[in-house]
Amino acid sequence: MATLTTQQLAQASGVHAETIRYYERIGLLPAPPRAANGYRRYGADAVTRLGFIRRARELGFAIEDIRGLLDLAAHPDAPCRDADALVQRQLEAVAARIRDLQALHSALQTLAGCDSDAAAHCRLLETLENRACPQCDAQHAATA
Amino acid sequence: MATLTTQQLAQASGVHAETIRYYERIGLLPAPPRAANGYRRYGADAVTRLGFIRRARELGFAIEDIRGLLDLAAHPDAPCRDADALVQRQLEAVAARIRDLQALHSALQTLAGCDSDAAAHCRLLETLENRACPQCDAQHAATA
DNA sequence: CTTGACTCCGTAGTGGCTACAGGGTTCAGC
DNA sequence: GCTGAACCCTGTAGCCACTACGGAGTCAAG
Repeated sequence: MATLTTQQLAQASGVHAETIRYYERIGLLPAPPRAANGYRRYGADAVTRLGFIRRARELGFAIEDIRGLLDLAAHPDAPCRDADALVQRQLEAVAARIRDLQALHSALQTLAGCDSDAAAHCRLLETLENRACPQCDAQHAATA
Repeated sequence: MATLTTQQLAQASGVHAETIRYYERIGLLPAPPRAANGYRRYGADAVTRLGFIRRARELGFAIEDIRGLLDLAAHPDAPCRDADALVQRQLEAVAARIRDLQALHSALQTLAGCDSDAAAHCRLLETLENRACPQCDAQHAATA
């Protein structure tokens, strides 16, 4: 039967070889048997499991969450309530992060496009220094 | 003249005391004079500088960026081109992050609200296992 | 005199990798 | 048989921006 080296598994799964070893170290991927020379020899199940992990990471799940999901996936008869709860929590976390970043984006937009000659009248620096500067505001309004 | 302890500076600036010591260690905040007992004694300028740093962090700027911004703020006659370039880069980075998260959010939404009795028919696990499962899809469509 | 809240310093931990350093193995070509 | 490239191994340190801890000194109130 065909076995894969770490590098081949990396190519087949889309996960870097060093990351594969890292996953083994933290117990996310079981240690495979070794060849006589000490090289790891992976079977097809490793490709499957690593693909699972990669997709879960792409969905933003934490390593610890993924441990739970792998457990769940190993018990096809268990209710998927836990998995769904994880999805809900993840959705809420992502939504919150998006809201934060959108607020950040608006704040940055009010500071962008400043081409003042002097840093003293720069909108960004005004803001960071918490300065009220009517002269600067007027100038910005005029040039806008 | 009034001086502040680390804790008092923390309260005045909204930055944790341990973070203040961290900023001193990495050279972002200058080391203040010490009292006879070895305690740090901050003046009002530290409140200003730390406020600047805090606001810049809230805008998502990296520590290294903030070093540059502090330099810039110390030279009021320098053109603010560099600051504006930093804002533009930051805006683009935030926008990209938002786009990524929105894609993630959509992906998660198609997986949410699964209340299957068996993990084998859970939409999340199907996706993670990269399984095509017409039976599951039909069931989900029917219960949706 | 004790209690509890502060201060100090240095180090280690967080998450999820990534990048070495310093060695061994394999294989193709000469 | 030799060389060199490309792989493999282990273990450790680095990334970011903190945060938490251990162990010790200091200080004001009761």
